[in-house]
Amino acid sequence: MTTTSARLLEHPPREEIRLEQVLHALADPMRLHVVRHLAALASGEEATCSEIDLAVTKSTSTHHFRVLREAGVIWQIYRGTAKMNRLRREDLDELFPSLLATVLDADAAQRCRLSDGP
Amino acid sequence: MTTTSARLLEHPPREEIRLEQVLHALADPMRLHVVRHLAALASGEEATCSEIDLAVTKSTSTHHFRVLREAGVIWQIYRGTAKMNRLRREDLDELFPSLLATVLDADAAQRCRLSDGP
DNA sequence: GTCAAACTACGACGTTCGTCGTACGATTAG
DNA sequence: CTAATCGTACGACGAACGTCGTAGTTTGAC
Repeated sequence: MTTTSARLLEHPPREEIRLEQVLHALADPMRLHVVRHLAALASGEEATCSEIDLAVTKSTSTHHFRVLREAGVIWQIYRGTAKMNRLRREDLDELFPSLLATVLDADAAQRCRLSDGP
Repeated sequence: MTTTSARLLEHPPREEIRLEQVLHALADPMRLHVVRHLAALASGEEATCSEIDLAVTKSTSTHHFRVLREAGVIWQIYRGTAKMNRLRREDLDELFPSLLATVLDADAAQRCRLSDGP
């Protein structure tokens, strides 16, 4: 079956997204890794939880995805046995213009700096 | 005496400032309040700890200022019995261009949104 | 039906966080 | 000197965090 399935996940509506929570969600290397991965996808593309390789157990991974979802950073839906993830780019850009891009740039700059340097 | 006094405070050098720590430092309402206050000062101006009114005890206030300093967000020096605070604007802008401004804008937008709304 | 894959729920664990209060140190004003 | 001001150090506390492991549930394939 080409299921357009079922189980629901709670997402904060746009107007309930809070800057502090977003910053907190982004202030963790694991979660920043996820966001970086999702940001690299073409607009509208999705990734499963498991294809984003975090070096932790699945329970921990689930936990981090939930933090991102509850902060309003990502959107998650079930698709068969998999759970698909997308950035909530438009909501974030509307609320906090260029915040996401700036943080991702900062992250890229830092990674570059740390790997180039000694 | 017009003392140019004494006690030293540890600050991370620019190249040791980490994005995750900066985001974590900014992901707290109290600390965001401090940063907002300092950002409103003219460049080079300073504020004491006590003139930035946090609704917490002095120990807690000290704690938050230290988190900001150790993350590399602010610069602190003793001046007599007072401790002066400045944003490390140049260091942050050099490492993470426009991050600070974007976060402050996001904060302003959110405050505006939340006070206008119901 | 059975089985495997993908993710969750729940409880545990040690750590960090935000807060407080009390006691203390440094500096300046008299 | 004394006193007042400003901030610190330390210990406490409950809450939240990041991690794990085990025992599930839901789905799709056979």
